[in-house]
Amino acid sequence: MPEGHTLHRLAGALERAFAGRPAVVTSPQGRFADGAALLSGREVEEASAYGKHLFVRFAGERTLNVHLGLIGSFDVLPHAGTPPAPVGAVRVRMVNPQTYADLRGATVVQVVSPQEVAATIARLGPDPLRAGTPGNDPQRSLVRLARTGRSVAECLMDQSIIAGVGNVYRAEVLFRHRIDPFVPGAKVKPRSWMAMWADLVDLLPYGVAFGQIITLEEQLDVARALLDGRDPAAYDDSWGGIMPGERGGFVRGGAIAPFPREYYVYKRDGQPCRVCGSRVRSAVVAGRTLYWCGRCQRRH
DNA sequence: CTCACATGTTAAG
DNA sequence: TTAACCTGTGAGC
Repeated sequence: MPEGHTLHRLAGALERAFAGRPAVVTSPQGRFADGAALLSGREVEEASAYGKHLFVRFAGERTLNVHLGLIGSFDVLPHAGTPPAPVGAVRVRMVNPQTYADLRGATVVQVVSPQEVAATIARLGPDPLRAGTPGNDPQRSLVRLARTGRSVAECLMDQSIIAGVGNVYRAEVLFRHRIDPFVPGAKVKPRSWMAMWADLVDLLPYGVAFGQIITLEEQLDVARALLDGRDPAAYDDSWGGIMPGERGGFVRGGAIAPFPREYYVYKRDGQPCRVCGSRVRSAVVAGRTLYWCGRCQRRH
């Protein structure tokens, strides 16, 4: 389930659970034993995310860099005294007196230096979840977009152009702006691209706050009401957000109000477009399935 | 139970 | 363009 919102949410959970104290780091599965030994016992200084990269900085200039890939997961859970025995292939386990975190299935798990962290970040385009901070000016993505013949759908998935967008947000944001996915980047109106950027800046924090991708306008209305005026970007679970691992649920005052996984076009091929009723289409583009409405998203 | 497939990326051909 | 990697899930038998 990892697009950028997942990693930023995870960084927040790790930060709240582990920062400022030492953590015991192990590799129950064994494949990260050396890396774990380099980190174990050190204080966790900070957890952060850039695009789909996660960085957990430990004392002594050693940072755990994780990329979940398509199927990775990093569960952050409370324990009462002793964490349970690992289930499945747990590549990395972090433990402190209250919390344990299990990493499985990630494609990148490595201990890196501050220079390597900087180099990884330098390869990424601006991240809508870091809008307004240095290095995250959307103008930088626009410059890249404006001089490529590759389709706008490909550009949205190119992490060096814009960081954190994945296959779901791509399809959904293109639909929300009625943009033809196959239009070359250079032919996209700058205003359209900036509008998509602004939309992602608005949408992604709801993904972070609720732990799921929310793009339907009616669901966003509910999400905003549940946040009751709070800024989703300031998410922290002290107000009753869901715990990582509770995938898709929203807990408040004991009630769970999960959002059904519904989208405008993602995974809806063959079904009628929610706006115009025309059949939603799909095609494999650069190895990923793209979904769009051929009528709503004609031209741009 | 088995099997395709998944919100990702890289490297080989 | 395709295969490979890593794990969980849900559809179908």
